[in-house]
Formats: sequence, structure tokens, C-alpha cells
Amino acid sequence: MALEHAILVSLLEQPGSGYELARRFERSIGRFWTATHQQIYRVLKRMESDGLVVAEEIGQDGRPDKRSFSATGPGKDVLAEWLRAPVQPEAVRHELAVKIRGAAFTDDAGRAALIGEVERYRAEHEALLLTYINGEKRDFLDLGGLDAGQQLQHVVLRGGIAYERMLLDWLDDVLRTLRAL
Amino acid sequence: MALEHAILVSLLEQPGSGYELARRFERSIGRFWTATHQQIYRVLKRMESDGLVVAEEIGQDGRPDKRSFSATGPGKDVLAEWLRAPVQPEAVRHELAVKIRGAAFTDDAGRAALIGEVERYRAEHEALLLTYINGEKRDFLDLGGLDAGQQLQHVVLRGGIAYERMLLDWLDDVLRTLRAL
DNA sequence: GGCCATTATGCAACGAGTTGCACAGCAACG
DNA sequence: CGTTGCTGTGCAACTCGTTGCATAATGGCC
Repeated sequence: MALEHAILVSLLEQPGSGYELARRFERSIGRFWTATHQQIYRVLKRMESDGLVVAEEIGQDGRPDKRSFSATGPGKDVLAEWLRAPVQPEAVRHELAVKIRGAAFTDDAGRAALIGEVERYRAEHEALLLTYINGEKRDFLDLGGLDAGQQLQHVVLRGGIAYERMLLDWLDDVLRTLRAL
Repeated sequence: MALEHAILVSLLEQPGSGYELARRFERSIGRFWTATHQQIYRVLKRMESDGLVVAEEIGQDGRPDKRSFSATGPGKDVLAEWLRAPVQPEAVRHELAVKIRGAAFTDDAGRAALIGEVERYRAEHEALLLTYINGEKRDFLDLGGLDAGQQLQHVVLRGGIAYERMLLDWLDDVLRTLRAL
């Protein structure tokens, strides 16, 4: 279970409520570790009872109270311990690769539909790459005055950018191959 | 649930027993869709009762009978339908990226341990890249006489190679960044 | 005035994936 | 001759993740 650890990292970077965490998982951290708000609330509750995080109740008129979480000392210890453990082999689930191999067993219409899907998928990832590049320009322009945390966020973002560029090149290769069949 | 579809693709490429499928998932297809033998047996059983695959009993003296599965007509139909459906957004789970961002909240010893882990991880993926490249040389040397299925397997393999190359470059970037902190 | 999106939290049920174990015989190594 | 490893199938328990729904108030749109 690494969702705990992703939450700890996110809360150390910036404390926040379950809802705020869920939004961050949609945008920033979630590019590398996805989670829905239901998962986050459930895990936060367990982490709170385990003493890894504490909540500060913030009253809001009208709306339900916001509970802003931050990582505790024991939370930091758990994270440090996890950082020392070996990286688990990843469970790769690349649906598109399976579909491409499956295209050998369908007809022309099916292959044409797949080409359309790949094009849509490509457009999505092109947009994502632009988001990354804009984020880089916005947050990491001044390479001089970055602290350790920012430098590490930047190198992870560079990874995302490299991945998206590689993916776009490969998708072009896929499209050429599918069209030539 | 796409494990069904990955199994259908694999069985269309080549019929085989549950055990054989499990080994293929370790080696070939499993680079893009992981599954353990228990999952495979369970899903195969359901697929059999749904009529997507049929088993041929092959008696073997001594050992338990082998049940060789192949995809049926309805199985092919289910696959074709799935190919036409939109690619689901992937649930990315990149543990290493989370650990790297977490490195901002640990001490020098913890960071040194992470560097060691990244180096180990890098060596693993370097070996994997070599496996891919050797597989490419072995199976796709003669680019002329490839049928559709082989061309599609090749483009997926090229994707794996591109991914591993990109990953190695990025890991070097990560190591430089961690060491410079 | 009614509808919908957003902020904010949470339960319940289901489906999928993981882990541990069991059985069974063969082949190869030392 | 015993141990280990490989082929081959499978159950049971558990954890994790997903989906659907519920509540509650605010603000904006038509």
C-alpha cells in the first residue's frame, strides 16, 4: 500500500483537507499515483487513528467544517522507512498495447476505429504535454533559487515531459504501422 | 476488466494452457498487462462458462491433464467490440516518482539509500532493455516478410524499447539531481 | 424560480488483485 | 537417495480500488 506514502508526501509539501488532497491527486501527484476522493478519505481516517496525520478542524459557516490534515512525527518516520525499502516492481497495465496487438484479429472497420482511437489518445497526451511544459515555465523558470523539494518536483516533472514526448513519437509510429497494414 | 481481452489476444496469437498463459504474461504480453496464474485460472474458468474460450483436454501420463484453451467465435466478437471502445484513462502508479518527491523530507542517509535504490532500479531496466533489443534482433530481423500480427507485435516492442531508453535517460537525470542536493 | 456545478464529507457494495497454500508427478543435481 | 525446481491446476482469505449513492450549503446561469 503506497497511497499512504503518497498522501504523506503531499501533506508534507503542503497540509490540506481530504478534498484538497483529492484535487491535488487529479493534478499534480496524481500524474504518478492516482486516487479517488473515497479512497483518500478512507485511508486518511486509518492514518489518523494510526497517528500518522493529525486534523485541525476549521469551522466554515454554511458548509461542513473543513478538516485540514498534516503529517506528524511518526508519519515522517513511516515515510522515511518506506523510502529506504526497495522499489516494488510495477504492475504495468497498458491497455493500448493490448489493443494494438489485438488489431491483428479484427477487420478493416475495426482497425479504422482503432486508428481513430489512437488519434484521440494522441491528442489527449499532446494536451497533457503542453500542460506540463506550461507548468515547468511557471514554476521552475528561475533555476537558481530552488530548494531541495522544488528541485525534486522539477526532476519528476521532467520525467513526465520525457514520457509524454516518447509516447507521442511512439504513437506516430503506431499510426504509421496501422495505416500501412 | 481487460484481463479477459489480454487473454483473448494471447490465445488468438497462440492457443495454450493456463500455465502457458501465465508464463507468457511473465515474458511477452505481461510487459503491458501483468497477471498471476491464479488470476488467469479464475478468469479462464469464467470465460469458458461464458463461451469465449474452449478447452481441449490433452492427456499426459503422470502429470495432471493439460487443458489447452483457444478463443471461440463469440470470443473474437467480444474482442472486436472491445477494440472499438475508447481506451480507458490509465491508472498510473509510479512509486519511484513518489519516493523521489519524498526524498525532500528525509536526511542524508535516507537520500543515500534512495540513490542506491535508483541505481539498482536503473540496472534492472538496463537489463530489460537488452532483453527487448535481443528479442527484436531474434524475431524481427527480416522486416520484409512480416504478417500483420508480427508487425503489430513489433511496433509494441518498439514502444517498450523507446520507454526503457527514455527511462534510463531520466534515471540518469534523477541521479545527477539527487547527488547535487 | 429551478437547475446545475462546486466545495466538502462520507457509507455500502461490488469487483479485481494479491498472498499463501495445496496437490501431483517428473527431471536433474549432488 | 534426498532435495530442489519445473510443469500444471486450483482453493480460500484478504486487501485494495471502483462505482454508486447520500448529505449539505453556496453561487451562477437561464
